[in-house]
Amino acid sequence: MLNSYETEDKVLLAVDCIIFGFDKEDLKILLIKRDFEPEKGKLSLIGGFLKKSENLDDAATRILNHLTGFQDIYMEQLYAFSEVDRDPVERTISVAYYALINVENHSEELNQNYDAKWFSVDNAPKLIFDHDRMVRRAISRLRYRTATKPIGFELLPEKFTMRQLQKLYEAILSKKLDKRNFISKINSLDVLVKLEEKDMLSSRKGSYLYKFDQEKYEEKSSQNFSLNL
Amino acid sequence: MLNSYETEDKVLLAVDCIIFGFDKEDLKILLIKRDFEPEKGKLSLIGGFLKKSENLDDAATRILNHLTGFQDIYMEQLYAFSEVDRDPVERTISVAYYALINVENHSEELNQNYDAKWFSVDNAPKLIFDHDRMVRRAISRLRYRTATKPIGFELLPEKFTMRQLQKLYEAILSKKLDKRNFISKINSLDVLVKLEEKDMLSSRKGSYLYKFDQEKYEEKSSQNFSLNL
DNA sequence: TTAAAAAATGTGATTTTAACACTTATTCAA
DNA sequence: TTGAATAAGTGTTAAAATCACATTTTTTAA
Repeated sequence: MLNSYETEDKVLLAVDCIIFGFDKEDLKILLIKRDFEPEKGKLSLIGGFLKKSENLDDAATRILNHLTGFQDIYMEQLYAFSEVDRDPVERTISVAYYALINVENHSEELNQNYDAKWFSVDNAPKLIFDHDRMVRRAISRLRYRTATKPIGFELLPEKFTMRQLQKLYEAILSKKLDKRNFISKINSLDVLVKLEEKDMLSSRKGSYLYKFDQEKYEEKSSQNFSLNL
Repeated sequence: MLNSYETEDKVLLAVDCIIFGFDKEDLKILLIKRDFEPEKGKLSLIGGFLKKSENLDDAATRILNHLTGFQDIYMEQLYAFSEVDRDPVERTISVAYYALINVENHSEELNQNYDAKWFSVDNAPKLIFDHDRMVRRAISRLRYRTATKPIGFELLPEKFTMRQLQKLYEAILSKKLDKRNFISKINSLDVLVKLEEKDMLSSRKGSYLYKFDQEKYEEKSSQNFSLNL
């Protein structure tokens, strides 16, 4: 180990955010059209640079808020991407974060100064630099997370139907799930509250709305439960 | 997003390595006595700084090799630690890596220029900075890895007994496992080859040695299997 | 009134997991 | 040479979890 810090290289540290949303049908990511060179006009994750006065979590929160207006968002550090030539302008290491938000609650507050749009994960366009790799890794982490945390809480509106929850999990896992088995597995987690209220939009019969029980959710969440769908 | 790189802060990017070893009984980590200020004389992970000309994986490999002499080692990026005051000297972000090596094969080649010693994970001493957090996170990742990759390959000598493999998993997971159930679960993975040869050191009767089948190991490894012990 | 659409609901077969104890092979010592 | 000691090796069974699967219900719009 070298014992002098002075002689060491310093680098730019970027933070890029994979922002997942769910619109009752598809899993989406929020992308912006890059408005400066290089790769101006191409699509990219939202990102920014770490300041000396903040840690990475704070930087990710700040960047997300600045470009979208979103606040109080679930974020998790994903991975540090560091290929030497990943950014053609300057040696930059990027620490990727992913965020989970619910599209409906946040679509009005989306900061229109930046040309951000939702894209379906399944047919997302090509992104700049190594951002595609970041997205792929984020999806894979998100799949893993479904088994350890009640992710739906972050991606769904406050009240939702069982079918919506199931569609969310199907979108994340890219596979069809059995309705009855899904319901019983979810119920066995014991984090949902069934409401009296029905959602009449989806069918003639209407379907019961559910919400997460905050307290139970947090309890389960900290215990790192295991959910196999 | 700002469109000029020049005005952004640059930082030192450290790489710290949690080096796991297994000596047939305990899970260990390799620590060094830090030979410069601050915290001189205290124990720390081995570490170094990223150079502009290399990516993080390469830096981790270089640092591991430089301080220990080890080569061809399994390493995996863990997490970026970035608290503003984590290093009192200079704003430094550290990307932690963990490595798996087998103590026997590598104990002679251990570079004696650096005062590196093995410590049992269970009663490890207090480390400098946030290195304890790093170790805790590494253990947790390692536990998760046992369910997705045949980790033993990296930590055990070429030939080993079933009991040694079981002890390794017990050490990683911090729990006793049932002998018979363990064997049948491991066998169902179909990555081991039973040899004619016996290890006569551990008992009067002697126990059969096994080795990993490299080809099957790699096949399984890429498929991300699931092993519940 | 009835046709249509999605919601709600339970069971049984199969697979996986978990708990459990005795016999075998060998060496060392009496 | 005999037997005491040591760890290795080996199957079964009960319980739990998982998976596959089809019919009835409720409502509205035609």
